[in-house]
This record gives sequence, structure tokens and C-alpha cells, in this order.
Amino acid sequence: MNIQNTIETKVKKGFLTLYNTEIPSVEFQATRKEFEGDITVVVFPMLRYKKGSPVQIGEDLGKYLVENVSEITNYNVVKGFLNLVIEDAFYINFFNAMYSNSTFGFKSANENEEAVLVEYSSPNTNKPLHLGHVRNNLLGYSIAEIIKASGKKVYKTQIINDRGIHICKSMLAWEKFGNGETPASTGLKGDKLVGNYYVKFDQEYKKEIAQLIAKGKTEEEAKKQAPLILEAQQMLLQWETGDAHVVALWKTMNAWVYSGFDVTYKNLGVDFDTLYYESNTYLLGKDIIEEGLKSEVFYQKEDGSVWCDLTADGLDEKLVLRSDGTAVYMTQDIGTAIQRAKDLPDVGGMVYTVGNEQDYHFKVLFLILKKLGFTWAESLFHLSYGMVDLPSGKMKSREGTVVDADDLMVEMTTTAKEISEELGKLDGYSDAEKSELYETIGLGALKYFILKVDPKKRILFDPKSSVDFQGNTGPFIQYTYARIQSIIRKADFDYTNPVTIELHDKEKELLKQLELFPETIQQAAANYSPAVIANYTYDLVKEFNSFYQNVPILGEEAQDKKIFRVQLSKKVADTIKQAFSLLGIQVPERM
RNA sequence: GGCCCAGUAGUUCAACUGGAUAGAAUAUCAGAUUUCGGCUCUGACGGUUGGGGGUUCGAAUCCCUUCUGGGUCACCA
Repeated sequence: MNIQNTIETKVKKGFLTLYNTEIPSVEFQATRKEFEGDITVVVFPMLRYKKGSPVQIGEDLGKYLVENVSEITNYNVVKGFLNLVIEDAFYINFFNAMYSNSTFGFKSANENEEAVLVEYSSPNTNKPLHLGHVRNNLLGYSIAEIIKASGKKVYKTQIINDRGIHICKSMLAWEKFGNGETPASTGLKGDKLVGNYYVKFDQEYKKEIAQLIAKGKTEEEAKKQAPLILEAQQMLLQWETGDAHVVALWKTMNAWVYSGFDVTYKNLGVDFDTLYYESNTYLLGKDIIEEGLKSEVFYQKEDGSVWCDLTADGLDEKLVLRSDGTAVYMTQDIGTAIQRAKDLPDVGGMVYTVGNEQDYHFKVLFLILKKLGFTWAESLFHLSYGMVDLPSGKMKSREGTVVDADDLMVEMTTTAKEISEELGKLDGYSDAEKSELYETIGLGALKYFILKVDPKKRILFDPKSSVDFQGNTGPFIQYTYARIQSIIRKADFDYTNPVTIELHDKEKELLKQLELFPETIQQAAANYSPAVIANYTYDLVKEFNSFYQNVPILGEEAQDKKIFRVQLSKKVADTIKQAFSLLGIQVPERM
């Protein structure tokens, strides 16, 4: 069924027949546009097994293939590249086979295969989500969808960092300065309200520090002795001992934040299958330390602290338990990973979507889990991504230079509205339909802009000019989709049955691009890169636009060709939709 | 300072993981299309892949070295 596999087998056989030598594999690539042919065999690697002129070997193989593979009609050799021409019938058959397959390219989850857990988002509950979280969420959601489409069961999860000194800061500031404000009384989103008090704390704290310094303290002393920070620390202790008042306040304020996050997640279009709360997991991991000590993965220092020596692996020594017996971040993460493997027994691998500033942390975490001997520890992946910078520099939440996630989405939607109204093709759309459309376009632009870039690279985000609506952008692709829908609406004849025609060059190119979709999904999953999907989709759209410009569709006179072209257009539209669903981007019927 | 990541047209990004003359978009310029939606298409211009060595049939990709930018090296999370 796959032409490449067929050819590979034949090439191997041909090589054996011609030179009496076996070759383990054959290297392929798409034929460059300037040469005749559809698929290319690279001859150079074969020189290892049979010395000689690559051109001669190419000629011999080409001749053999034309004689022995019915689908190959012609060949030519350029340097060490053997270009093969595939007959139209092969592409037509391929098209007819996949035309009615609505999940073309997607593999359904194999029950026997291990599931993958994808963690993303994982916010603190003391402030709203910002642009950095947006990249995290989009990446995490998208990679989960891609892995799912590649044929694995996926669980989406996040760990909510709902406890700790940072939460106490917001709580304390609200108690002191809040006058009983609530989201209901202020009309603010819960996460925004709580975030304001986090900022408030910092402002007041700074004042206190300044006062103490004026009284002759050093900065370091002042930071440690300011009454507010002492109170916050006190509050954290009370929380840990289960103080009724503090716990009640904590629950109330966290509930506000969660309802705020829910709105943001819904607008972003992301979701989760399971949730973990740090307040439930922060004590995990200690018992593992005991076991690790017995199996000598860890060792104890004289003061009682426990360490893992990773110097043999080129890393440092890492603390896993404090001398007072309390846990550190690493302890928690070890415990949480193990807990998840217990909760979801079919999980065989985990993906952590976390920024690249934690590269070292995850390297250490994975190594420790391996040393502890967990089988799934071999399949852990840190989906590390670069920062999102603004033209004005880095985002700092305390300095108010963050781009808020909610504001950003509103801004994108507004821009989409302005542009769409200018072009005005929306007669007959209700206001509700219109605003839904603007959201589709605005978010499409944002998501595509962020996802088309390799995760590892940092992004410079200019809200004003970076998000374009032309060229390699989400709206450009959405537009192409909408235009195809327009054609389909106008196709008022029966085009359901398969036809056989002679292919136009543009049609053949489009079919080749469609054929790549399944392997593109696999590649994106293997590389943990939504960018692979984004770029594929863009290439498909470009190929379609070229076809659209050069070949009449509804205007074609020959009935069979007309039918085929409508089918082809429809399949392109379906594939765009499928591909975009992997990026979490919707497509409009009209725009 | 040690370790990690990035460096590709003016700009934003690619390059099937070592393959052909490094490709798109954008911007600029020139054209096509009274036609299925003028958010379309076709050209032109634009490159010492940060620099220098090496490995081989062949390097943006692998190795060494060097420069620039970022991150990280807490009994913080």
C-alpha cells in the first residue's frame, strides 16, 4: 500500500540480483521540483556495499525497477540520485482509498500499547495566567493531541501549585487590605483579584524593607525581618498544621482562582483529564528516599541530609531531603511521578511541558528515577520550550510588564474583527456567529504564531505587528479552508463516486502532499513538535492555492475531471481541519 | 567559572535528522487574473548558515576551537 515500502523491497531485491550483495536499507527523499520524477532513491549510501560509479548503479537500478515494478513508468539519474516516475493510477488509487476515510492520517489508540501522560500548564494559584502560560498551554495541549493521533492513549494532566509561601502572600494581603472584597463584589475574575493582592503584598513588603534600611539595617536583614514576610511565614506554618481559619481562607481564595482559570482555559480551548494538587502531593516522596537509601541510590551526610551523587554522570550532587527531614522540590517531583504511575497503571511514559529554565532540574529528576529502577523512567521527556520575550524585554509579573492571557485573547479577537469587517463577506451572519468567527480567527492567529516555531527556540512576541494575517499564518490557512467550503457549497452535482482521470501536474503535487500526512503526524509525535504539523499544513495550503490558481474546478467542462477536483478540494479541506485540530485551532466555514 | 540551549536572506521561520543549486513568508520592485472569493498566483531582489579548523563521495546538521545572546548551577518552588 505504501509505495515507498514497495520500492524499498524491490530495490533490495534488484541490488541482490544485479550485484549479488545485500543492502540493509534504502534512503528516499521527495524528488526536487526541478527534476522529473516523484520519488528519489539516494544511491550514495549503497557505495559502501558495492564500489563503483553512483551514476552507473543508479542506471542499473532504474532499469531494473521500471521492468519489475508496474507503478514505475520511467526514471532518470542525476549524480547519485535516482529519480523515479510513478504512474497516475497509483495516486488515483491512493486517493480513492483515503477519500472516504474521515480520520485519514490518524492512528487509533492501540490498547496494548502503553499510554502517555502529558503534563502542562501547572500554574501557581496566586496570579493570573500570562503569555508564558499561553505558550505552555498551547504546546502541551497540542502535543497531547498529536501523540493521541499517532496511536497512543494520552492523559492530559496538570499539577496545581496551590500551597506555599507565595499563596500565603496573597492571602495575607487580602486579609489586611482587602476589606472583604470578592469577585462578586468587584466584578473581577477571581484570579485577577487574587493576583492584585499578590502585587499588593509585594508593594507593602518593599515599603517595610525601605523603612528598615532607613533605620540602619542591611538590605539582607531587612528582607528577612520585615513584619509582613514574618507574618506570611507564620501563616504557612498555620496552614501546615491545619489551622481552621487559615485553611478556610485558603480554600475560599483558591476557589476564586480556579473559577478564573476555568474561564481562561475554556477560551484557550485546552482541557485536562486528571488534576493533581500540590497540597496533596507535597509530602510524597519521603518514603522513596528511605528505599533509595537502602538500595544506595542515595547517601546520608552527617547532618542527616540525604543526597544523590550524580557526578559519575557528569552532573552534581543533588539534595533530596533536608537535614531537618523535610522535602525539597525534587523530593516532591519524585513522589508525584511515582504516584501518577500508580494511579494510571497503563502509563508507560510522561511528558513534562515546562520552560527551559528547568532543563537541569528535569535532567536530574529523570536520572534519579532511572537509578531508582522504574521501568517507565526510560520514557520520560521534558518538553522544554524557550521564553516568550516582548520587544520591551523580559516579562516580570511584579513589575507589571506581563501580557495577561485574557487580555491577549481579547486583543487578538478585536484585531480579527477589524480586519474581517473591512473585507466584509459576512452578510447574513448573526452577531453571535460573527463574534464566534472573530474568536476563531483571532485565536487561530495567536495559536499558529506560537506553535509554528520550534519549541526550543525563544519567541519574540510583538502583539502589534508580529501576529500577521497573511503569509505563513493561521488566518491565511483558515481562509483557504473557507474558500474551499465555498466551492463545495456551490457544487450542486453528485460527486460522490470515484473517477479515473489523467492527472494534471498540480493535482499530482497535491496528492503527494496529502500522502505525507500520516508520516507527518508520526514525525511530529516522535519529535514532540507541533511545528512539524503547522509547517506541513502551510505547505499543503500553498500547494492547493497553486492548484486553485492554475486549474479550473467548477468551471471544468469534462465531468470526470470536475468531480475529481471537487473531491480533491474537499479532501484538502478535511485534512486542513484535521491538522489544525492537532494544533487546537478551529476552521470557519466562511470568513 | 562549570554545565545546558540558541545563532540561517533586512525581518519572522524552514530544511524529511549527513544529501542535489540552503527553501518559504514578509518587506521592496515587476507582472498575471473581467473567471470557482483580489486575504490568490507568477517572477525579480536578497546568504561566507556567527568566525576558524577537522571528519567524507557530500556538512546548516557530526567533532574540536572561538565569539555573541540566553538559561542554570539554593537545605526556593
